Amino acid sequence: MATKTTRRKISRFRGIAAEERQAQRRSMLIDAGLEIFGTVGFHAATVRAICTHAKLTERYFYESFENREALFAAVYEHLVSHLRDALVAALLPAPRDVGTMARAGLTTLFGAMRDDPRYMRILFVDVFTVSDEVDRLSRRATGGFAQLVQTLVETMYPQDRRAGLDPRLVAHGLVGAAMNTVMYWAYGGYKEPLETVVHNCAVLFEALGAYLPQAPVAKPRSKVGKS
Amino acid sequence: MATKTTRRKISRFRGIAAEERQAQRRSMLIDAGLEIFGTVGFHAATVRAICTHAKLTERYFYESFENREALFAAVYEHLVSHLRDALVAALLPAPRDVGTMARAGLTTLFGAMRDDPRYMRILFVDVFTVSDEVDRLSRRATGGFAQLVQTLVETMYPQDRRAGLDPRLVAHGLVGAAMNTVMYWAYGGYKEPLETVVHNCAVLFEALGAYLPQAPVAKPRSKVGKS
DNA sequence: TACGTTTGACAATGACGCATGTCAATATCA
DNA sequence: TGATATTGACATGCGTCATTGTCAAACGTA
Repeated sequence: MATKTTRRKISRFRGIAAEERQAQRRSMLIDAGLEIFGTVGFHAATVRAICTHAKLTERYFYESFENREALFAAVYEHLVSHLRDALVAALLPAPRDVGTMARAGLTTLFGAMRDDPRYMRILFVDVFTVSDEVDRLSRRATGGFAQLVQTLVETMYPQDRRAGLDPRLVAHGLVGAAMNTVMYWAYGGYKEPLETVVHNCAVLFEALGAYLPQAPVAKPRSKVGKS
Repeated sequence: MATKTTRRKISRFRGIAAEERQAQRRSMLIDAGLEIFGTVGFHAATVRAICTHAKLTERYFYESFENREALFAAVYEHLVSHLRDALVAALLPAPRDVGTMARAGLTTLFGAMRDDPRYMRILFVDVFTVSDEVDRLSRRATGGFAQLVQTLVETMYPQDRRAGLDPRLVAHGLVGAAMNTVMYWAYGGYKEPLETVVHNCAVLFEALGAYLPQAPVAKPRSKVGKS
């Protein structure tokens, strides 16, 4: 019946191609997500508030994301890859020394957190409470960072010098130390200078580095009183 | 005009005094809160679900608590004081040695988490996303634990042996290490034996203990080498 | 200029949950 | 035994928000 309209495409709108406009909108939504999620948190963030901040209407939200959770996942991945890049860039040229590398990595991480506190809220707080899906995402991400630490440890201390330790556990412990240190720092309003915070955290890495080679080979379950 | 009824009190109902019945209901709600908050999390927990689990009706919920947030706070405080008691009980009789005390404390903490994983969700995950009010609560609590660690550090390593470290920062780092270690353990399904996890975390304490007395006295940004 | 596309503002729908209210059944006390 | 306190099951009001839909204005193309 109805004359099926030919639906001719418009090549460019305001001088920008369709794909690119869509990509821009998506990007604006991710920025807005960082802002809203990072300040009021995921659970208090409404789609409306995000769209308002992005200067877009709700319709465009659902053009790019299935729902609020999907946007959060995208924001999270965005931050993680950003941090990973910065971290790798800081570690690659560093001398192969525990203390130096620890300081380089921690300076990068802590600096990023201070420069943009919204990161913390998203990376270390809300991510665990969004959904199982996002939770898995975060496990993989922090596991990745722990893997980094673990690799360093394993490289610098070969098997026989590790005193029966499980590198994965130790690495996660160190990552946790960094996370909680920066959270304490943030809560206090970033009073202490960056170098101080880095130093106090790096000491844990250095101490472990100094301790391992000489650690008693006693196993945890030690039945052996190894003197 | 209605004859004002005299509202005589009933001393006991089913053999139990009014106050005690009310206290029991409150206690049942806290138990239910632990269960629901600890499994599905705060934001997915409904008042109805909590009441159903407590075998009480909503009316009694609001008899004991202003709202869901207030119940969460009560549950949180309950867990914290329980943990603190257990921790103190474990540390008091322990020999005054870093490694030994760390192991005693960590064994208590990690054991509690494994025995009741709901603790973790409430203590380390949801608590930061409930409200500013509850957030402050948690800061005080974790600050308390850090204070404990800090006191130990300060006791065992007097001023002149601390290599320009800030005990608060170091303590928070160690607490974070413990937290993330137990979270990694939990996520893996508590595969490793308790002793192994404790050992791998205690090493951080021991390493620091061994490192401090001989640490270079170089300050990070040393302003005053105050001796 | 005329027509279809793209966009922005906003309304409509429906689901959900908190908080309070109603009412009958049961227990206690005079 | 009758009156009132207490309880338990359920209903209601109210607000919020996700998601879809409507419509006119702005824009690009023929």
